[in-house]
This record gives sequence, C-alpha cells and structure tokens, in this order.
Amino acid sequence: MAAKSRPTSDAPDASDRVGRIREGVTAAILEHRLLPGTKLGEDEIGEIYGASRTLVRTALQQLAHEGIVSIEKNRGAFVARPTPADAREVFEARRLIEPTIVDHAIDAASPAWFDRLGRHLAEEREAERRGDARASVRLSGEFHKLVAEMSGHSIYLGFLKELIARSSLIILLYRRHDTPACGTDHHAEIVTSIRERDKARARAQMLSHLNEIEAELFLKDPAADELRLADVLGS
Amino acid sequence: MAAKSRPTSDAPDASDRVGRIREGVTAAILEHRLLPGTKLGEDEIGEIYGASRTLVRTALQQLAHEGIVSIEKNRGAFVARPTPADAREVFEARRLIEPTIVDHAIDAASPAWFDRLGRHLAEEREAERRGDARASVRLSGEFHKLVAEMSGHSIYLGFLKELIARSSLIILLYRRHDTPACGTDHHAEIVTSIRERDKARARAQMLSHLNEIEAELFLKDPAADELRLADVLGS
DNA sequence: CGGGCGAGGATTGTATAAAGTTTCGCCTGT
DNA sequence: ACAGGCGAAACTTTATACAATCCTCGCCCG
Repeated sequence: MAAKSRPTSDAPDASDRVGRIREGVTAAILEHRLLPGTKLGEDEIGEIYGASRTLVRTALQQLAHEGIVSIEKNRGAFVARPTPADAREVFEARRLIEPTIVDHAIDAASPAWFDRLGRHLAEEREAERRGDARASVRLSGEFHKLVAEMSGHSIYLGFLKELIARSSLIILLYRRHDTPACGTDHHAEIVTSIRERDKARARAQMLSHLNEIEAELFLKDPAADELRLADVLGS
Repeated sequence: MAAKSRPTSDAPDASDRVGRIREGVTAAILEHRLLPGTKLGEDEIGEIYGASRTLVRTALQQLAHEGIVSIEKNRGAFVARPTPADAREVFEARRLIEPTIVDHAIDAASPAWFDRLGRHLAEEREAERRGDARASVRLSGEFHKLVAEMSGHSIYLGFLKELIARSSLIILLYRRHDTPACGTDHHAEIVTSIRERDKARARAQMLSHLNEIEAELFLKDPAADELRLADVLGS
C-alpha cells in the first residue's frame, strides 16, 4: 500500500498546491512554451501560482528528479537541456521497457480500458486535425502513459512517466521536420493489436514505433560548433 | 571519477548536508536498523544530524521518490513497507533491466573496472566471513549498482538505484531463512563472465541470480487478516 | 582603449516562527 | 464500567525573515 492506485496519469488533486505547480510547469515545458535553458526563478513562479517559495521549491525538486528540470547549486532551476547522449539513453530504455508494458496491458485489458483507449485516439485525431502541434505532442506522450497505466505495473508506470517527460523535451529539441502525423496511426495500430490480444504484434509495433520516433530525430553528436566548444571547455 | 573513496549509492559530498542525511537514513534503512513502518520525525532526524527541519524535509522527499520512505500528508514520513505485490513488481523490473545492464557493462569493461569488481568481491567475501549480515545485504546491493555504473547508462543506473533500495527493504521483510551465502558466489560467476566478455552467459547468470533471490522470499499474498481488512476498507 | 577589480543588486540556501491538522489522553454521561 | 466527546499537546505544513553566494555593472588602472 505504499502507493495509491491513481486512475489518471498524474495527481490532479485540486487542493494540492505543489501538485498544481508541478503540473503547470510540466505542461508548459512539454508543450514547448518553456524552452530548454530557461531560468525558472522561484519568486517568478511563486508569483504566478500565488504560492510561497517553499512550495515552488519542492515542486522544482520533484521536477528535477524527473529529469525535466536541472537545479544548479546557488544558480537556480532551469529547464533541462538533454544532450544527444541523453536522448539515445532515453530511447534505448523505452525500447526495453515499453514492449513489456504492452504485454502486460494486453493481459489487463478490459472493456473499460478499450473505451479509454478509443477516446484517447479520438482526442489525438482531433488535435491532429486542428493542427495543434503542442496538444499532439502532449497527447502522444499521454498515450504511452495510458498503456502503462493499463499494465497495472506501478513501477513501470513511474519509470515511463520519467522517460516520456524527457522524450517530449528531446523530440521538441531534436526533431528534424514537422512530421507529427505518423504517430497517431501507429497508436491506432497498437490499440488494434491490444484489442485482438496479439502480444507479439503489439510488441513489434511498439518497438518500430519507437524506432521511427527516434529516426525522426537529428542527434548531432560530435557536430555543432557550440557543442564542440562546450565539450572542449568542459573536459 | 573512476576511483572514488566510497562506492556508495549517491554522491557523498562532505559539504552536502542533505546528501549526508539521505545517505545516513538510507544506510540505516537498508541495514535493517530502521524497520518498515518506523516514524521518521523531522525534529528527531534534524537533531541527530545537526540540521534544520528544512534540510531533513528535502532529504525525506528524495527518499520518498526513491520509494524507501512513504510520506503521508499531515502525518509525517515513515519507512516504507513494500507489499508482496510491490515486491513482485520490483523483481520483475530487475529481471527486465539487469540483463541488459550486464550487456552494456561488458561493452564498457576495462582493466580499471575489473579492479573495482575484484575489490568489491573481496569486500563481499570479507563481510560474509565475518558473518556480518547487514554489511552483506548492503554490499550485495552495491554490486548490482556497480555493474550499472560500469554500463555507463545513467538512466538505467538511476532506475536500478531505486530498484536496489526497494529490493533490500523487501529482502529484509520477506526473506524466508537466513541464506545470505549463495549470493556472493553468483556475483563471482557473473564477474567471470564479464571478464570473458560472454554476454549470453552473463545475462543468463544475472537472470537466474535474480530468480533465486526472489525464490528465497515468502510473498504471502492474499493472507493476513489485517491486510484483508485494510483492503476492504480501502476499496 | 582594454582588462582586472570591487561594490551593489539580486537570487538562492537556511533557519525560525506562525498556522492548521491530527492524535492521544482525560473526563463526563449513561 | 464503557462509549463518546472534548481539549491540549505534538507534529507537519506553510510562510517569512535572515544569511550566504553569485552575477552584473561601473570604475580604476595599465
């Protein structure tokens, strides 16, 4: 009973002010309204949410643990700037974990979950139709979280939340062109496989889905003049 | 950075007081000096470490995120009490991640790492010889963390740290008999496979090692009158 | 005119104090 | 004698004040 089973993706407790701050900042980061490297001043955020610095601080610490905010001692908190190496690690971890998650999700599938999956796909299509790139990225991540919730595996869910948050940041940083269309189709295919309880196909589809997402990225590794400079100075 | 004085879980910066508190409490929990369910009062800990409640609080929040401390609103922090279901999830996650970690460790293996592995095995044998069960459990966990460090995969390392911390708690809660002897041999076998760069064998050995650890546990699931009562009331 | 140096301002880190909530003991009423 | 409620103490939570640190900008010197 260490962790309560929560039906939704995150904690939407209206009374929990720390949670509200965390949610708000997370959403702002994942929807690309806050760019990597942006300073997150404590007073500034506290002013916005009408909260004291104490609460802002705990929220920022939680986000730092999730990997989407980096805290530098005596400097403050900044939106994290994942390196290409980070990106590769994140996607490798996702390729390891998510096929297994789909497996479990199929075991735990029920009509109620099918409903939720269907509704989510509709939401994704709707955002896609509107051309709302921000919502698309957010919903794309939430799809994966939804599958993880289905699996009923709280540890995998926790890990995946972290990976998803970082992934969204990575995608927005390193995406090559604006090609957000293909993702939805993949999701629909995966849902079909889940409905038909075809584990092998679902796993394969999830894997190739992740591979395609990563393939759309431009992970300049030893390139970029600034990066080389920073690397030289850092070593 | 390769040769640190202490290969403990996190950064043991002497100047970082929050880190010291976290290390101290973690060690106390993992060595079974603090039993699950024990209240961790902020004043109490602050007194011990000569720190203000502010610092204690941040340390406890970090430990809560790691899963070895549970914070209940307006109640305080307690040593986490993983359920049998939690235990199964933890070990399943370890069976998924650790074989992959060994794979990467073999890729990154170098003489310096072999040295560290050898020294660690010696430490484990020494603790075993002394019959120091507490040190044995701690070192056993640190072996797995060491392999994860070798892999150079920071995300896997972070995940594994969480899993190891919870595992230690689980083992101390649910172990059947006192059979701490077999672990060390497995570790030595795994190191041998790493030295010989035999990935397949290393993976298999890691997997069976984890299976044996879990097999030594007694995970009473739907038993215990109290548990049933709590379940009924909770739903 | 360029570069080092120091004071000022701003921001974070830490401690302390006020406010709200829970818990435990005690007391009363039946 | 026991159940129920009231009240005080202890704790967590939140806010605010203080101290330390770092960055910026202007000044002085070479």
